[in-house]
Amino acid sequence: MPRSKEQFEKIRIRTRNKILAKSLDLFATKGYDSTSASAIAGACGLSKSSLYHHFESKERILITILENSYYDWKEKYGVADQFDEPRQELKRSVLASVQSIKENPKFYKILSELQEKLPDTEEMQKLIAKISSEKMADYASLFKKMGFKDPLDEVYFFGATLSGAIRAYLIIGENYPIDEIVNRLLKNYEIF
Amino acid sequence: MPRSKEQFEKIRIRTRNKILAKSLDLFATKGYDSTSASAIAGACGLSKSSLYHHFESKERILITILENSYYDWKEKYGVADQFDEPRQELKRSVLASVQSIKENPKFYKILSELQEKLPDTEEMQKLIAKISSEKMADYASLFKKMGFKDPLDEVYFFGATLSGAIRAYLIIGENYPIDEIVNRLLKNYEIF
Amino acid sequence: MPRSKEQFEKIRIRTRNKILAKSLDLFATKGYDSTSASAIAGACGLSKSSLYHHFESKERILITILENSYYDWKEKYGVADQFDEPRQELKRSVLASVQSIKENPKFYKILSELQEKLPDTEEMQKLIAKISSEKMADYASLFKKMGFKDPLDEVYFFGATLSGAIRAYLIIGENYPIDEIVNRLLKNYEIF
Amino acid sequence: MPRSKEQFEKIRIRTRNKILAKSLDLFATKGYDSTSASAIAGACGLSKSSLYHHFESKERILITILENSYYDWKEKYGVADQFDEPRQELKRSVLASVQSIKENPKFYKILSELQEKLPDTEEMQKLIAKISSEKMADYASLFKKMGFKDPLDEVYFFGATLSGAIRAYLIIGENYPIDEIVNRLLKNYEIF
DNA sequence: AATGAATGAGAATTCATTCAT
DNA sequence: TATGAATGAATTCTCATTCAT
Repeated sequence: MPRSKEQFEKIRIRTRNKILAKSLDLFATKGYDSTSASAIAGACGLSKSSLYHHFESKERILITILENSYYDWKEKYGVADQFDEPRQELKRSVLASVQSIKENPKFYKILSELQEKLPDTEEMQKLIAKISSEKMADYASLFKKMGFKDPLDEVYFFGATLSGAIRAYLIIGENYPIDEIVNRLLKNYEIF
Repeated sequence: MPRSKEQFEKIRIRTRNKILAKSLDLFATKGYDSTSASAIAGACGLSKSSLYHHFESKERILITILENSYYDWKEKYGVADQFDEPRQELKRSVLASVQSIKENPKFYKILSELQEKLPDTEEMQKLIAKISSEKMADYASLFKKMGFKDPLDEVYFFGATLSGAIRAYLIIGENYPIDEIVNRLLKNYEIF
Repeated sequence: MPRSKEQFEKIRIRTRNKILAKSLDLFATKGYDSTSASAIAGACGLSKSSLYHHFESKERILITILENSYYDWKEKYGVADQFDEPRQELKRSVLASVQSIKENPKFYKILSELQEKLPDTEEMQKLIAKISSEKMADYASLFKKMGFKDPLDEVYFFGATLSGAIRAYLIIGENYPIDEIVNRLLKNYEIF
Repeated sequence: MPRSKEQFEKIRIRTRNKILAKSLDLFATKGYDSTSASAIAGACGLSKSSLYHHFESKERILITILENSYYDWKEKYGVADQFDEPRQELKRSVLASVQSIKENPKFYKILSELQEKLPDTEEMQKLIAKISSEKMADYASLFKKMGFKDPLDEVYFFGATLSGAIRAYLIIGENYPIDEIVNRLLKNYEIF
């Protein structure tokens, strides 16, 4: 145990983060399946074997990205446990989601890709399902508090527009008027 | 046997169609990238080299599928050149789209996959862009005829909901209440 | 279907046989685990991918070698179903075994290696067990016919000497006096 | 703390012994080639680099195991320099060998594996040859003293049975009646 | 029209080992 | 003494594709 235990930790974390960041880039751009371990290593200036020194598998890199991003998101933008007015909380949560997507579109691109293909492992399947469903459940509880008789129906409609807008934004980019669309959606619920 | 030429042609077309059909299945289920030429050949009861006898590349199979499906769809369900009432034409076109998706979800799954990743070749890129944008242009002209000042804005909103619902249907399947959502969307435009 | 169906078959068989022969050499010399698919391909003047065109896996090559050799051996040297005198049949079978080992020591080297390590797959396990046990059962039935009260005990003793001699021959080679040892072993049972 | 030097030495030796013991286990169970340096380090609760701190290579670990076990064996069970009666000494030595195998089958499994494949280095080759031949020479001198005209022939026959029985014991395990076979072998030389 | 043979490039991953601290 | 970081070379095997017949 040399003096540099902390130094090691620093190096390790820096390399790990680099791998995660470059993988995020590559996965978002070329897709997870089409990104090779070689490409990730190359982008990080590492050898393939060094990559495997930090992550046991390509899938583990992906899972780590998903988990990190998910927990980040939840902490920053998730539906609060306590809130005064469901309409205002819905607004806050939706705007926060949009904000999150603008800040981290790559994560959502990856998520989008994964939702469409059948996952390689059960662990992935569960993780995707968890991330995908949680938001819907949150929205459903808000619509219930807003007094809708069929909150789930409402979530379906609301969710269709929201997710359609998000997907378009992810594909088209900055030129897509996501803010206007979201505002108009909220206006339909008399949220201004 | 002077008619053997025609028979050859028949066989040729039959084989081609088999390849296209099986590829559609496989691309939709496992994704384009994850479907190997071997798998397609196997599914068709052909050798790999026979496959390449009919199509110069895997990508050419994909492009053919996209083009065929697109022209089929346009013929059957596209916005008509001549119509009486834009509201009724919008309804007809939207319901036709939904119908088309229900009839051929595989094609839309593939399209969805392709929209999200950057295409391998320019030809693919253009084709995807064309298919993706054309419908929007059709809808825009309808909204214009319906008297909207900003028909493009309207298309964005309308399109967000519609495409969000379609995507959910493609992922979730029969249990997703796509008809209800579409009806509600039309109702918002006073289309019943 | 060109004229050359038979030619194809010829080429195919020749290549397969080359692969099997070279693999036999390499497995016997360096051991199965330590022989790489690359090495086999190289020895055959083939690319790695061509190797996999002929055999689905390295293990399949091994299994094919074992099965071929085993059936060859059984046909040529196995204990006959019909025989006059068990002592003479024992002699015939043992000398045939020795002959077989002299003719095909490589196969026995591989078998020897495999008997000592835990097999990778169940298929291998069963195959090894089958080849290993069959001869012992044959000998047991002969000793029974020779009037031994405890034929299995006799097989154990007889088999220890025989297999010890065989193993020494496989390791040491031509200089090992296997014939003398086998003759002496038979003499102990009054077989001349 | 002037005695820390000795303590270091103690730790060093303890770690070395742990490495040797765990390696013995792994080599015997999975084979030398199939045991990775990683696996050894893991089994010892050490890092891979610590492993290489104690042994310059995987092969050095193997060689050390072989040498240690060999010298242990020789000291405890080898043919004595001085003895009264060759028959009794043969009996003592053989029974001791069997005892040794029962006590340390792992070492003999490794030895058996190594005898069958061509060694990676000359050092290994010589070591294996030495261990393998020395016992034979010892037995030869005993048979000579017992008055056999061709003691080497006798060793060949005697050795075939003994080594055949040992190998069967190593493969089959406790259920193999090695004691009975050895007793019967000795009885053939009128040793009771 | 059809196909078996063949391949170079590349996939994910593991290996034994070195080095700086 | 111990170890985390790093790596080049190797592993088995798959890929899309070409070619001769």
